[in-house]
Amino acid sequence: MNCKSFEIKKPENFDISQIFDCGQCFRFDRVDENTYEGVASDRYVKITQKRDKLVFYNTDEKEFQNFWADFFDLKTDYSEIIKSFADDKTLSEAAKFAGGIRILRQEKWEALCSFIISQNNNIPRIKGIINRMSEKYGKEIFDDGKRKYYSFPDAKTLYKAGESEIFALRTGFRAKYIYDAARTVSQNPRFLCEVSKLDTKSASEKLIKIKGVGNKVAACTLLYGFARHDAFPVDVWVKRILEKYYPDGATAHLCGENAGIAQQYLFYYERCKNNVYINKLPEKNKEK
DNA sequence: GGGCAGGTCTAAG
DNA sequence: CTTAGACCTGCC
Repeated sequence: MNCKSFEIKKPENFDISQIFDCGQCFRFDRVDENTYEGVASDRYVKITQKRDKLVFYNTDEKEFQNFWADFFDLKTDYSEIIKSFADDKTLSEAAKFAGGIRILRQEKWEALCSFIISQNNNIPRIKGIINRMSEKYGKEIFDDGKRKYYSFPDAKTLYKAGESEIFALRTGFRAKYIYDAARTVSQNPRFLCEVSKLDTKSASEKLIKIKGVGNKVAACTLLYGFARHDAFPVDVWVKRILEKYYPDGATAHLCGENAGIAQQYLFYYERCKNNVYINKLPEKNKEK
């Protein structure tokens, strides 16, 4: 690999494994304990977290400032947000545990499409589908000598490919949903831009008009694709958390401007307690 | 082998 | 408005 790299002092509230093990992103893989690699937009990066610094490989200062700093949401002060949760005991404890999470600023279309794929599905298969989809319909953007990396395909390409081709990627019953989303977005190139101008509730209602998009997928799309930190995805885990820790109803934080961040803390906290990890190290490291 | 996976649609009360 | 079933597939 070429040796272009850039490093920064490790930001507060930044933990690479929490960021990629909280289920918000399907395009990064763990290559060792503190290193992840993957693709965002049309860029490949590999990141190693050390004790007090972060090293970004295959990028330089200019691209870091113009792209990755924003992708990792480095301009948001998460410690202020965590402080604001102080009056909620469960949430504060979760934040103590998961406070290294940052809400990635992913591409809008990619987030929409990915979370449609995620419904009633498991992480390894979601990643497999997205990989096949990108290899076939995305652009090759990087080759490290071992493997080629592809961008996420745009909506128009998938729409042109057609529903049966989307099904052929082994997307199952989601093929028609992905196709409807691709049709909606490519027939109106301003669709996602229009969504971004609406308040979160109206934006959600607009997204839900797409077949296969319900409350959960819409909220994930808005949280991860539109940086709507007030979007609050409710899945089976969050439902359980709400019943267990908030039997008398959610606190204001879970409806407020940072509800989505609160959700991520609670989600990660509860899943770790139940020993559910997303990005396991490759098998070979254990066997030999 | 069968249950289950960060849901949503559809059909029926 | 609420609630079962069904749904592709392939991991665990």
